[in-house]
Amino acid sequence: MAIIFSKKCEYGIQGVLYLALKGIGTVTPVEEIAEHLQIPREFISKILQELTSKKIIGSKKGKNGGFFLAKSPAKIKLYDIVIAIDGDAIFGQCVLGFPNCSGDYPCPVHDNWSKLIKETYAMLNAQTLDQFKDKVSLKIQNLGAKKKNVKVRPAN
Amino acid sequence: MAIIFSKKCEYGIQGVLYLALKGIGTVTPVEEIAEHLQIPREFISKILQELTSKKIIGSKKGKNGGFFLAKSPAKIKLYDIVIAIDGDAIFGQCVLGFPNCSGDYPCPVHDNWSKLIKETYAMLNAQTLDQFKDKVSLKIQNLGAKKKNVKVRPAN
DNA sequence: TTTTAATCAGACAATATTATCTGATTATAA
DNA sequence: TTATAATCAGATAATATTGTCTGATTAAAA
Ligand code: SF4
Ligand code: SF4
Repeated sequence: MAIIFSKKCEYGIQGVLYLALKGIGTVTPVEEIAEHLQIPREFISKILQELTSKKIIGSKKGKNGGFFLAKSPAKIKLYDIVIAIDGDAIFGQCVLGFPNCSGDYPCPVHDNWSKLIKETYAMLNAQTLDQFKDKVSLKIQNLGAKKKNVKVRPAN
Repeated sequence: MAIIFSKKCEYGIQGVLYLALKGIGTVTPVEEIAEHLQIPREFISKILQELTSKKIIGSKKGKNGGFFLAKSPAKIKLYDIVIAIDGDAIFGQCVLGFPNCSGDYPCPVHDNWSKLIKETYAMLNAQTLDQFKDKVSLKIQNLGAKKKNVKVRPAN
C-alpha cells in the first residue's frame, strides 16, 4: 500500500524523474520508461498522458516519439506532480476523518498534524527535479531487474 | 479519500474515542456508536471486533452487551490503534515508491520525509486517549445529523 | 506511398478497499 | 424457559484503485 501518495502519483514522480535524468528535450518512448522502472507499461503510459495534458511534460507522437521534459528540471516542483495527480485533498482534511470539525477547538492531534502537513507542503514546494537528478540517478540505474525483490525503508 | 490512515483506521480511532468519552467500563452497543458517528453499523462493528481481539477494547455479548474501554484512556495510545488496523507500513516505506532504495545515498526528499515520519510516529506515541476527551467531546456531541454536510480543514 | 513505431482514447478486467447481509452464538431479563 | 438484544463469523456486494486490451491516430523512415 502506498503511504500518502497514490500509486499513480508515485509512478508519476518516478516517470518524470526518469525523464529528467535523460535531460530536457530528450524524447523517450514509454516502453523504455516502463521497462526500466518496472511499472506496467499501459499504466505509466496513461499517467504520463495525464501529465502531458497538464503541461508538466510533453509528448511526441508517431515513430521515434515518446515523452520528454517540457521545461527545465529546475522549474518542475514535486508539488506540481502531486497536485496534478492526487489533487490537494491531503492538505485540507482532518487526519482523524471527522468531516465537520472546524479545528476551532483543536484536538491534540490538530496542531501537530497541521504542522506536519505544512512541512510536507513546504518540502514538496521546495524540491525541484534538478535537485534530485544526481542522487536518484544511482537508484534508477540500479532498478532494472531487481525491483520486486528488495524492500528497504526510507526512515533513517 | 482518507489521507494517511485507511478509512477503517479513522473509524476505529473515532469509535474508540467515543468509548473513551463514555468512560472506562461503560458498555455501549455498536448501534449507538454507529448512529452517533454516522458510520455504517456493520462496518464499525467489524472494526471494533478487530480492536477487541487485539485487546485495545473489550466486548460483552448478549443482551445489554456492547463494547467498552478495557483500560484507562491514559494507557491507550493512538499508535496502538493505528498499528492494530493499518500496521506499521507507513513507517518503513519510500514515499516516492522506490521499492529497492536503501537511503544510503538519500535523495532530497529522504531526510525531510523521514523527519516527518519520525514526528508523526512520536505524535502517535505521545497522544493518549485521555488527552482527547475534552477537546473531542464537543465535536462528537455535534456530529449527529450533520455529518455529511460540512467539510472543514484541519490545517489552520 | 507504404510500413513501422509511437501516443492517445476509451473500454474492459483485476484487485483492494469499503460496506452489507445472513445467521449463529451468547447472555440478560421477562 | 423463552423472548430479546447484543456480539461475532463468514459470505457477499458495491465502489475505488490499479492494471490491461483494442484500435484509432500520428509521424518518421524505408
Ligand atoms: S481538531 Fe482534531 S478532529 Fe478536528 S479537524 Fe483538527 S485533527 Fe480533526
Ligand atoms: S532516498 Fe529517496 S528514493 Fe530512496 S528511499 Fe529515501 S525517499 Fe525513497
